[in-house]
Amino acid sequence: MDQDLPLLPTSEPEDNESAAGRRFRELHDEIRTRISLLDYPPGMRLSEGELAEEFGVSRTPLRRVLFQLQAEGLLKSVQGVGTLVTDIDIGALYQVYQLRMELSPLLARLSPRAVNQHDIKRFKWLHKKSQELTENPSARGYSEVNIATFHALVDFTTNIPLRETMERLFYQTARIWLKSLTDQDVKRECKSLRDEVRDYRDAVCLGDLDALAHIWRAHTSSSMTRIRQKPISQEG
Amino acid sequence: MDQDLPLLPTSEPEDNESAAGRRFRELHDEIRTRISLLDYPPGMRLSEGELAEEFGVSRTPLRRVLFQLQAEGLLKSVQGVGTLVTDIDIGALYQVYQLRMELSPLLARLSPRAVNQHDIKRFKWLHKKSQELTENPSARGYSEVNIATFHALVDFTTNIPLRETMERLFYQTARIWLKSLTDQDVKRECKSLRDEVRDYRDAVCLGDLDALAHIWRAHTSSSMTRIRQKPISQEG
DNA sequence: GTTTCGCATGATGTACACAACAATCTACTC
DNA sequence: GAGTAGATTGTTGTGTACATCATGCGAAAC
Repeated sequence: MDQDLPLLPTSEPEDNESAAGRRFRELHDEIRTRISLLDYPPGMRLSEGELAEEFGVSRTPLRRVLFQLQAEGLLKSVQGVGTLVTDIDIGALYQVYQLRMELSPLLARLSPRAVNQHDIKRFKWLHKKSQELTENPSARGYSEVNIATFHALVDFTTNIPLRETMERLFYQTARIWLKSLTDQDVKRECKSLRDEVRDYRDAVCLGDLDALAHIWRAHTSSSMTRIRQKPISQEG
Repeated sequence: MDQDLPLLPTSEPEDNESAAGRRFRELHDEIRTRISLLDYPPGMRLSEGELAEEFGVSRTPLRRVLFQLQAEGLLKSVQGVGTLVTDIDIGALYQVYQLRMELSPLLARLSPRAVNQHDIKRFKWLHKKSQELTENPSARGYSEVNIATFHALVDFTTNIPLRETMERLFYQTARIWLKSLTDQDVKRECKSLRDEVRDYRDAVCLGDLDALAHIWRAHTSSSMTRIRQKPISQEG
């Protein structure tokens, strides 16, 4: 059953996607994942040349990817210095979370689709993964399940602008969460994520999207409160 | 008084903006304006080489601008063909409008700032412009006042992600409105815009941001209804 | 006359060389 | 020994030549 579902979903391909377009999307998703999983932590300096060599392309197409990630707020290029993974200050983080909390309930109101058997399987699988995570906690595993759960949630709306907006905002905040947690914190957060996914699973099994959306909102609010109470280190 | 206020505001510069960053922003805003005012109507084919020559740069920095506009949904590059100004189908238009209607009320709820004398002057000026427009209606003049009014509205929230999201969605739909209107339609729409701006002005003068936001929502809803009733030509 | 193949043309996509710039190390001066 | 100017190194930004692709025209075959 594990092999049936991809852990980290990526952007959806267009219908008539060119070879260049597909390569762009794959590189974009790959680097975004590395940033989100803290393989590239905030403050890390990337080199266009090294990345281009690793992926077997020249700097030109790679730079397009880095520009996109810069527009999404994940990178910042400085001439003569390098391409830096961005940090985020507490004020901006708060603003993003506020907006995410307002968008969550729209999941059930803007062009929602019906819950089907595949969704139930998907959330049961996510719950299983989060359960395994509590038995073997890790920051990386937490991020993987967290990201996969997010994609499973936004998949319920067919409103494309809403999905794209939520995705953009999610990736701006997803990685900040982890960087200053102790092992004890990670263990606690993994249990919290397990309970959160369990709530989602129960709502999905009932087919109640409105409940699902508001549970999501509640957990988003809870995350924001916990982050605000914890000091954020401002350097990477 | 006319010279005090710029008609078409652009993106805000960063604090430490490099020369390349400023050039990128200026080119982006310029081309986006041309698309919004239908100087580049949907379906028009642009040439990177010609644009680069016009702006006095090489294709390389210009392509970065075009990629950004492509990510915003305003352009689409096809190898061997050219860079095409996108159209939008009625379904996508409806989805964007639905989301915009949900976001409007957030203007008064997410980090709003107080109304000051400058705002009142600004909206009185916009009302004057829209009044003049009814006496000499034009599709281009309508767009200019419409865009300027939008920027005056989103200026009331200090929540940056909200502003950026609203701006992105606005420019995806702003140009569609005009392309299939007769002279009679344009005349009617200019009067409608004048009444709309008058409502905004009155709310601003009262300092009532919540009323302003919901009036905005009502007018957005009205626009969507009128668009849905009118068939959209699907070719440029 | 019709169809089809091939070439010319012009577009975007890619690679690479160089310019502009910042940080660091080094050698020289005081 | 401390400080400063200059060289060096490595980075991103820009320009340009070429590759790749789609389109349209035209000539040749039927």
